[in-house]
Amino acid sequence: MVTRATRQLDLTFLALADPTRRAILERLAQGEARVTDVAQPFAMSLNAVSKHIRILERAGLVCRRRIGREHMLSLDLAPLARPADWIATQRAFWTTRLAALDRLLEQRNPGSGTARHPVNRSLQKSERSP
Amino acid sequence: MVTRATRQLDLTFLALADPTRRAILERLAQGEARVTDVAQPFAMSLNAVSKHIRILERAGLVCRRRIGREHMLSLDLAPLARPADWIATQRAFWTTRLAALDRLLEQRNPGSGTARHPVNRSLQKSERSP
DNA sequence: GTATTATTCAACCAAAAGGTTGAAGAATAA
DNA sequence: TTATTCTTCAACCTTTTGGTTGAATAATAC
Repeated sequence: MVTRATRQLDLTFLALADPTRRAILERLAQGEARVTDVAQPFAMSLNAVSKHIRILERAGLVCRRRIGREHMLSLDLAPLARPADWIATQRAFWTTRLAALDRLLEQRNPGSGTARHPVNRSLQKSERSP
Repeated sequence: MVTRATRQLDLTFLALADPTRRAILERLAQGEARVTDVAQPFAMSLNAVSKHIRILERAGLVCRRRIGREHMLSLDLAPLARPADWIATQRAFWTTRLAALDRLLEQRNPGSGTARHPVNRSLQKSERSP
């Protein structure tokens, strides 16, 4: 069963899995730009950037409007809602479960901080803002 | 400049860009499981699932603990913090900018709701970069 | 008109993803 | 010991990524 929603998640996550494409999105957050403008900062051919843009369009994150020979690109970050939801849901489930595990460990081994699940410790450690 | 943080974002987004791997994460949210258990629901070979697991491990989302011949897999969703942050930041910038644009349009064209954000790209032309 | 600019299309390449099968390793069961 | 179980390793295959170059297309500038 390969639903459309699933496919959309695939395409969006995949579109975000490349630094050039993320940089393009960040650039377009400042306003519309032509393909040439978007490609200018990158040390690669215009064609390569053009392909990245197509992948972003496929995910619905970038829209194109032709004005004469120029193609104006603009951002549509609405498709990010679903990946954001998926991540938030997973993290919510996970942290809930870890909290339950901690309660269980505390019950069996009261007052000792050392019995904390290692994964829980890693959570507390790496969820600080960089 | 290919920083470690950037590479980590790449690997995490890529790990999430496949329905099988997302299903594996959802399965592991219910608790530890062996490779065979994780592979059981999927209509593909055990080897294929094993490869998916390696990609999840590469992103740091899955940890492995060997007990004899069994490999117990567990979840670590801490690495999801950065992708979540990236998405949230982008969306925040974007919606802020759309709101500012709406204020501008309202100023120029008071009382008219017809030019609101998803459709107002034609008016963003004036914001072209040099 | 011709030349220049903006962009894609087409072909090619190397590397990675996503899958298969068959064998090997290592721990358990008989 | 021998057989079975759990898992990876090693090839191999096909498709997709991510990049290149060279041409084609289309609009603007001269």
